[in-house]
Amino acid sequence: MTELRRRILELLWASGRPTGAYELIEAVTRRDSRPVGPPTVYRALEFLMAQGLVSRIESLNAYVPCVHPERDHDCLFFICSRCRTSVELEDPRIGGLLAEDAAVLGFVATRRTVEVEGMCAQCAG
Amino acid sequence: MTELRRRILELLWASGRPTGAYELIEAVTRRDSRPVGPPTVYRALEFLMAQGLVSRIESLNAYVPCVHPERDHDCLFFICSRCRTSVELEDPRIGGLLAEDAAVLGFVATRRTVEVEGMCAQCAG
DNA sequence: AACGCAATGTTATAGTGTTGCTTCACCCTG
DNA sequence: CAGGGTGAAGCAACACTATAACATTGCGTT
Repeated sequence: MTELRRRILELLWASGRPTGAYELIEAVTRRDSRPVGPPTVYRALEFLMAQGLVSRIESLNAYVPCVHPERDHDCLFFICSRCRTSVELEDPRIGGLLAEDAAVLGFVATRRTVEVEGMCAQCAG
Repeated sequence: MTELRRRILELLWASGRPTGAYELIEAVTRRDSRPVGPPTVYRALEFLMAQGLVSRIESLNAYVPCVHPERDHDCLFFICSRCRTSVELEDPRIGGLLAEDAAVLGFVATRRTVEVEGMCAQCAG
């Protein structure tokens, strides 16, 4: 864990919502008062994802800090299209069903993406 | 359903695997011998998705024809990272669990993305 | 000091998607 | 048939997201 990687992880936590790579580039550049290029940030994100510290939300092209880095993450995201926040949940039953379906197909799974878009309780009022 | 939209749907079926928007642009341009711009294709895809005839695979930025346009699609994709094909499955139990989790959060869901990446039976041998 | 290695910097470019506006074809109505 | 309305498609430019290829830095080891 290097300075840059830690900084990016902090920025993700501070943001409080899924954050795009270019937003992070801007934020690091601003905060450290030095220009940072896309590859630098993408590499840091790749590292953080490999460690399970960060997840990518495919449907937003954005990144979020992972709530439970310790466990192998079966994460499941609920994304509010109004306030742009996301909530991460763990529901092992879903992983179970997906594994079952995969087995029927003879499919060997390596990665799962489960994202639900809608309105959070706050925004739905 | 217009000529262009039908053509794009045909191309998706003919392709047999998730296909990027720019691949479709090329394919239409080649097949019809006239240049087609990105907005034209993206609009057609948007229409086809609204009809449930096409789904977008978020983790690939690619599009596939939907297997069962009639039903409200709870689709679930198994994507082979070796041969680049995808299989669409319907498993209402997953929708059920997601609905249950959403209810706990007070979340009102509008769209679901469930994608599993790995190796298909053929490729896993 | 010289080397090796991992991380980061730099520049350019590829890939994906959107905005804003124009033009076309068709249908409807008067 | 003229005029006008509508939805689709054409077009140019641009915004956003991501990667390739190569150079540099910094640090630990020999």
